[in-house]
Amino acid sequence: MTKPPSIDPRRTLTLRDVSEASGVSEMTVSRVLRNRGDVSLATRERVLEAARALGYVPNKIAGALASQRVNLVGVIIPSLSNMVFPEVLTGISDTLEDTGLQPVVGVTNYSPEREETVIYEMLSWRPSGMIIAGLEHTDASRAMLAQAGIPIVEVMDIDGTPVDSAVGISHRRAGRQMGEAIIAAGYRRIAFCGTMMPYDHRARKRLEGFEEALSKAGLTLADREFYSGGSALLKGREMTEAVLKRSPDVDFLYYSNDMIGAGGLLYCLAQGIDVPGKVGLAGFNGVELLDGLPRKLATMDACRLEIGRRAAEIIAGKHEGTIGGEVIELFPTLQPGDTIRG
Amino acid sequence: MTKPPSIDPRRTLTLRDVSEASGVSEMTVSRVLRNRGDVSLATRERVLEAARALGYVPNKIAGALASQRVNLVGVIIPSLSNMVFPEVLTGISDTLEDTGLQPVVGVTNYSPEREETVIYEMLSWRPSGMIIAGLEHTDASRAMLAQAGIPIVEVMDIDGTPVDSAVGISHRRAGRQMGEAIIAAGYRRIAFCGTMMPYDHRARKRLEGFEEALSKAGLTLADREFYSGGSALLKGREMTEAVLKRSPDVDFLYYSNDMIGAGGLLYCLAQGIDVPGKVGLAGFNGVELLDGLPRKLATMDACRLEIGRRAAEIIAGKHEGTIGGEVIELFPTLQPGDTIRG
DNA sequence: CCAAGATATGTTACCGCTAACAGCCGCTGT
DNA sequence: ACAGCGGCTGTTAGCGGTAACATATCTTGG
Repeated sequence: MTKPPSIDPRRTLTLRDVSEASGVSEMTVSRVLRNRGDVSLATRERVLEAARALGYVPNKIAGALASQRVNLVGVIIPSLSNMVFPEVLTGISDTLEDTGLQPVVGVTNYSPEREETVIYEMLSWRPSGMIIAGLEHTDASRAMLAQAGIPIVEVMDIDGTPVDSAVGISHRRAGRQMGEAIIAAGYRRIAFCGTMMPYDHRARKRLEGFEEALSKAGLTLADREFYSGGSALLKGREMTEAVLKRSPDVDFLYYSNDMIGAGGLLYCLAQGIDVPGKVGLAGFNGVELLDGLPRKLATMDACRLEIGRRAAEIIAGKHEGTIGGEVIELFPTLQPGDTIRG
Repeated sequence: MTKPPSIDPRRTLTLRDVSEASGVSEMTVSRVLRNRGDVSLATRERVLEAARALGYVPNKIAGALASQRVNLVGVIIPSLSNMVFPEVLTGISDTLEDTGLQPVVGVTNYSPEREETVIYEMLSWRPSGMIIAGLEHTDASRAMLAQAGIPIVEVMDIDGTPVDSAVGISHRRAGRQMGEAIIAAGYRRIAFCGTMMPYDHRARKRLEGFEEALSKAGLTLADREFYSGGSALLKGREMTEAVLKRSPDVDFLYYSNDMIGAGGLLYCLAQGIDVPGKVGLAGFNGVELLDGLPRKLATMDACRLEIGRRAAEIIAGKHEGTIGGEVIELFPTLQPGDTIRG
């Protein structure tokens, strides 16, 4: 690794190299490359030409340090395999596209400790803002976020107290609404199936709201089944089978998400169970996948794209009027599909 | 923005603040925080205490610039909604976990121009390495990667010439193998369904290999159907319906991925078509989703996790012996499932 | 024709941290 | 007693850019 800096042809290039190659100062090169300040057309072209010829790639590390500006937005989500989060990400990317800001993703695997680490790592890059899923974090996490001095947007959920801003839906209300719709449709022996329940706070809140609705109608959950890990579709099948075997009189299954709901639906169809006549089904999220199923599962759209967009707008400062600390509630719509009897 | 640096309580903290709070030099604080060099236990504790009390978060921008070391690995993939890529990512993250390296993801949406931009942006952060899906890039992209002076690993595919290293499978061979298996099973009127075909080079290569196998057996594709966008499951249904209506004598459908294959399978089952008796089906990837389907779709595992792992190992320098430029070929296994007649 | 502004470029001083080296202390062996 | 060494801490000089200001050079109007 002995490299005499003036000879090594593979040394990484700096502004100085471009500056020498084009016969202007480093500052002028910097200006050209950032389109900032006045530079004559002739110079600009000469510099660009030199930069291209050399294959110069600016060093953002140095640039960020000098300018005290980092065009990154940290985005922290629990998982990439849930479909839901990539969609929020899409909303974020789309909106950030024309702001010069770039999202950087961190994944926590639903672990609060892991989340704490990821937040710390992200903050150490001094991003311009942070978007983070959920309202539940360790005290240390909340403290770090609060101290960071940048806009923080907690997304997906608004049932709780955000550190700064929040964009999402009320999952408790969503659960309640679904519960009410199911009861109104005449179902009475209602069961719940969920995955990741200990850590998926939003699924937990939906269940809470759901049970509220039941209890207001004088009902309680007829059965429940939880599981974590594995293929969601398969788990949905298995949980459904388990519940229906154990409690044959169950007439409705509410799932914590569409994927396991789809598994349940496929199971019921394969068993020749009358859906929604004998058993009704509902999931949550409104994932695209459902469009391809033989029958449309009842679900509620979680406004994922919109959540991503709004969050990104807050970070990008498109709400200049406000001081921060705003809470934007979105309202999901119930899509009855073909699995709740009309 | 007039901030007298010594008064503003919300100014972001620096090493100096911790240094003053603990009564040692900045250098010593730096050493403590990085666990580098000898520091007495007493000092270490005092510093850590001060850092924690203040809520100090190191500035990696400055650290990276000073040390000329960036613990980031750029990972560039076409899409997050394909399932396949998140899994590669998982393999990468798992392996990188204990190396102090951190993956940073960029998404290209299958656009070569977008890819070029993403590569440029990533390189400007001077990462320690890059992992990038596919072997097909613009000339400018290849040049940038080659010049970067860091390990580059192109993943998923090995049918082509990598810039540096590559880890993947031969999609051409995979397609050929599947074709041979299908012919061996006695199918003769074989059709192909694909999405994203213009830009998914790997799907294209599989089709090429597939057609090779057919032509070696004196056959040609009986029909083909392409589509982009929308719900893959639904598209699978629709394409299958289109093909079977247009070419009722088709006895096998080869799909460019499992998701549309699953859609096709659900369609056939719903139509009461005898699978695999009248029509055989096969997809590609071996996605977890398939486990939950009523019947197991024939597929080939694309070794995604393993690809991620191996790529990360190369970047992490676990193959110290080599000079770089290694090509690791993995071999997918054909999983006949229940949709090819035995 | 010259002051005053506009335009184009250069100079200086950092940004917050770390590599490299320098210093200091106390202990060891002889 | 003292050279020699290892453990611990401090000092200095950047890393590669950019903000802010300084310095030409060119216009332009009165």
